[in-house]
Amino acid sequence: MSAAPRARKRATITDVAREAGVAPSTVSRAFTVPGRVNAVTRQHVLEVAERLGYAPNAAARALESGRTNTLALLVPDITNPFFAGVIKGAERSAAASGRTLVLADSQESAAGEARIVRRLGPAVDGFVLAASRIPDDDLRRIAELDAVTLVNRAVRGISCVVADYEAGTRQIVDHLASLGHRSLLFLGGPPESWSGARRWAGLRTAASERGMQVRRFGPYSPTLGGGAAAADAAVAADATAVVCHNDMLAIGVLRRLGERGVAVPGRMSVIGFDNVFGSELCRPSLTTLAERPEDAGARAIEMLGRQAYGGVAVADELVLPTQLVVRESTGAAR
Amino acid sequence: MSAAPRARKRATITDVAREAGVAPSTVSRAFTVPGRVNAVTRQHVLEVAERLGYAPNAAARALESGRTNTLALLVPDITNPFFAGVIKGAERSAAASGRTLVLADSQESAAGEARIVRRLGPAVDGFVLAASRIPDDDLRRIAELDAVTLVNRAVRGISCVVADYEAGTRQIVDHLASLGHRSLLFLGGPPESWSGARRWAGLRTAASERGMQVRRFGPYSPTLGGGAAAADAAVAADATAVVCHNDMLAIGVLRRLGERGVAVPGRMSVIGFDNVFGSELCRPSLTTLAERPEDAGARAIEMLGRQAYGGVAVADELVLPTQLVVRESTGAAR
DNA sequence: ATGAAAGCGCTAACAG
DNA sequence: CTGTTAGCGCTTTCAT
Repeated sequence: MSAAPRARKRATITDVAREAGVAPSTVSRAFTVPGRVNAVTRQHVLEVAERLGYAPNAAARALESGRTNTLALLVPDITNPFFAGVIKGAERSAAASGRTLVLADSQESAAGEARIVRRLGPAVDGFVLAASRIPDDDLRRIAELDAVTLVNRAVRGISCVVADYEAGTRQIVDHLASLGHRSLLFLGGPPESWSGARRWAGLRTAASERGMQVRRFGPYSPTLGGGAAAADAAVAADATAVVCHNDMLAIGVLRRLGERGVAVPGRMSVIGFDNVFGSELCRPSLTTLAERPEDAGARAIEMLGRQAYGGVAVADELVLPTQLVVRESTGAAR
Repeated sequence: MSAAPRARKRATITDVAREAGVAPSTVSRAFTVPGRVNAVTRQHVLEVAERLGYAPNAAARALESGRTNTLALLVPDITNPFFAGVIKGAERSAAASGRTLVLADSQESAAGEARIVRRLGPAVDGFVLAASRIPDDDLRRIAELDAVTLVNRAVRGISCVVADYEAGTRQIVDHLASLGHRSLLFLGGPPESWSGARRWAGLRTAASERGMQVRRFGPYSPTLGGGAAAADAAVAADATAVVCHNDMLAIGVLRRLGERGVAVPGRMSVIGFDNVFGSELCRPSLTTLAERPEDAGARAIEMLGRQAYGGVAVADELVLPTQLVVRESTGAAR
């Protein structure tokens, strides 16, 4: 019936010290600098600590050192399987180095993202910002105060992990060209999306090198639901090959095309980006440019850790290879 | 060229106080108990704080109050789309109440889970344990020290959010019976899985009520990869209807069956649990029992918050409805 | 309404 | 090798 159900008091370093008959600092050292304490004493301290169920209080440690041993990961949308992969990689990497990972969803909003960064700033040692929507200048300001690593976004002076869209889009264009396509239509996603811009830029360049026509429609919502409008527009434009901003949109397009009786790839070829779970499940299965979300997440955390803990100040850029996965949704031009 | 790239020093409450010409305690009050400080003073303090980019240091606050305003979510596997939904719901709910969410992946290991709980204990105000693998007794011990809410696991004395497997499995059995099936084969997942046990128990009960035969094979890995062995066993047993531990396994089964030329649902009907993204994409699309992962995550965080902050000590159990989604993978018995 | 001072748990000098 | 002391940023009595 107690009105204050707060957890039972946890054992502190002082409790352990008293119980073990040593000074608190000795307990502290037993945990953090084993070399500077008598082996026997240390053993005894550890046993007492174990018996009392002692675990160091991270907040207190953080207050002293200014380090929380915690890293934050911000994604625009947790639901998107691509970011789920990034999260997994980041979590694994953080856990491997004994760091805690805080996760936040900015809900595709630059303002929300900035708010979260501000709020979490003092509580974490750095941020991995995936597909950040924050403008370049604001990002630089943030990077002055906190360690930051970007994923699929590049800003001069800030570390980042990006997919090799240049090579990837070239692969896409080559693939379509080899199938006899003379033009392609890009169905774009959110205008603020850096990766969307890179994808489009890459396609333009590669296409122009091959004398292929390109057009761009959109923006469409990068979700299953966005596919209907995109597909209708593509049909109206009589496109023979469409490249979609991402797989979710592409799968939505495929679905709409199916409903409308448009043969894929017979009448129209469809390509996506991301190779999410589901792209190999849909019918026809989707040709797509695979990235490495887990790698990206893991490497970003590593780079961030080096910045936050390792004393390395250089802003390096890591380019991750992409891979074209050809499935059923692409075929010879009509 | 500096070897210590540590972030620029952040403004503290003392900085704000000095700059605003008031005492630190006044600044503190301006933020936490607005009523007890002069409106003009408060306004001034807030302006100065804003100008200095001040944000309260969560660690310091936590040290004083014993509360970190942080909640932890543990899942067995981030990659599983079901848990991705739980994560999303939890994140949204935590953010809505101004709480920080820490995410950890226990990698399907009870020991790993326990280790994480121990490590994070002092740093968070409570745990949401999704599909926990930790034994009942250990769970109770943890719940004595920390606020805990379980998802898809029930232990007397601990709050939980569970799916209504009793009704759900009855729906499954009714559906199969209405199609003329006289028996069903359950392809089981991990033996430690509580939800797996509930699913199997529900199927048994419902089937016996309807005079339907049930068998159980397994355990199989609850992943796409686990599907091959499971499918082969089902074929060898000449089953007419199989119910799989979850959708990932079911989709794997579907794929294997497709490779082996076994008609679905002509020769064999297949049912899954979870209704993950992908279950409507595969061919044939999958009949499955839908849960509400996002709801579960969100409600679990709410219940946990009530425990950790609200002074409510009762261990309540929330049962979330399930819904049978009938698609192409089930049909009349041969 | 506001200031001064103590203390949360821990680590890091500094002594001894 | 180990104990003592101070202080991290903040909240919270207790005065004023």
